[in-house]
Amino acid sequence: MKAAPAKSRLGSRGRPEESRAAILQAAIQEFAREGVAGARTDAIARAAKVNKALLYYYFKDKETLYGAALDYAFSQLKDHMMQILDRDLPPGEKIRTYVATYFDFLADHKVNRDLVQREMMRAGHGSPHLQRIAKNYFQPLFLRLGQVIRTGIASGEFRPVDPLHFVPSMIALVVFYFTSAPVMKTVTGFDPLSPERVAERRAAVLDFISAALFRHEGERR
Amino acid sequence: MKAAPAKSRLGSRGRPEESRAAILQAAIQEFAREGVAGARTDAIARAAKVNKALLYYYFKDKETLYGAALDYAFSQLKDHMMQILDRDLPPGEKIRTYVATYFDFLADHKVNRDLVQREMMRAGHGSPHLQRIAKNYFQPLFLRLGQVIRTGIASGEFRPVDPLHFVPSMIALVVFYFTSAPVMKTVTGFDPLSPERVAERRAAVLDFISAALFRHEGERR
DNA sequence: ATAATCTAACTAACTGGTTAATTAACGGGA
DNA sequence: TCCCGTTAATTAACCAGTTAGTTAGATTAT
Repeated sequence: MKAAPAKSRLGSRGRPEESRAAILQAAIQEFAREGVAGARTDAIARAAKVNKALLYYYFKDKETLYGAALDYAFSQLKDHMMQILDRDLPPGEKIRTYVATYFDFLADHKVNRDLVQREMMRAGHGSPHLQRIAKNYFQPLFLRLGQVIRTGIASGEFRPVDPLHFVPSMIALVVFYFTSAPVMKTVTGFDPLSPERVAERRAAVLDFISAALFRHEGERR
Repeated sequence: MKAAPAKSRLGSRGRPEESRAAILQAAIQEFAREGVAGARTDAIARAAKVNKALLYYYFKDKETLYGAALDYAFSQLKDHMMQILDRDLPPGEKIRTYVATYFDFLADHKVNRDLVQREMMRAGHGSPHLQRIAKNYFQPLFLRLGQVIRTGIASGEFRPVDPLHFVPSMIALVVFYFTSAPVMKTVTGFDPLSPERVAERRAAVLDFISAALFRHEGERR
């Protein structure tokens, strides 16, 4: 039995949705590994098992294809994290769960984190996707996180930190470990990405953030 | 009066040391801005006001020139930070001074931080410079920082953190703010790199790290 | 037939790297 | 002091390979 043609209303050889998806996935891999400048359209076509001209049939040019790859990666991340923010949890638990979930997501999605990291660097030198990415994906998460923190401060659970700095700090602690893993491997000799080390790091990050966020006994309010 | 030929023992047109240095500086800028793959040797030559062939006279190829740029940037950073570690200060003060100095260095050296950040990303996909960079620049700093933290823990000044995770966490907090600045600018509307915001961040980082590092009253030892 | 999907082959521009020649300072011999 | 060979420093012009993007047509379900 062959795959049902679904409702693809078209008349031609292959399955167009599949071709498009294959190109997009191949592009994500290539862009994550090589960066925009280093990525080769031929390599993407080969990986997608498709003629190179088909990239330009579905996507205007390399930059547009890169933009589509970014949208895929960022929306995947945003959807995943929004789920946590929508839960009904007290501020402290919500922040801890958010951080833990974010950490696990990055640990499991190397390609995604590489792509995001690369785009962050490119943003500094005028990426044409910065505006869209920031507004559609980062801002919603950022605003929600800020609210959670303010609530926690108001209730006295948190120290009076500035969300504008605390949120990037949380993200920094989670993200940077993976970014620096190759260097750390050479420096320390251990593999920072082994399951044991990752679990260790997860705990360390949660400890670090908790120590900096929660109010301690005897501290002035 | 023309510039003294110094002791340049050579017989030719220009000043060779100057040409080499101009190439290296131009290369640093270009590599920081565009990455290795995106950097153009023609652009480097133009910026250095030198014929492109001269790049290959002084440096074997693009990759070697990139390696020289890395060595320049990393050793500058290392020398700067080692000064702090060599000071005679109690652990708590030393860590705070280290973080503050590191922060100020990155704030003042955009090119340096871009280059370092880019190489960290590349390290994950087999940079031929990773070994040298890690051993020569990161490892010495990392080991020294670890010692300081262990001393602080032993004296009871610090919480019993794991230096293997605490050091990367400190670095993360300092570095990530600059990496994420362009995105944050779009998200928040403010310019995170304005002097006021940078000063604010500096304080927030020190607060965050202090809260996570120092022992609090009534905490179990 | 028609229109959507797909491809082989091509091109124009670019890119890292090379070559052969040119220039200028130095040292030494007459 | 003047001439000249040597050698380091520098460049104009070039080349071969690569790259993003195009074109003209083929294939096939409806």
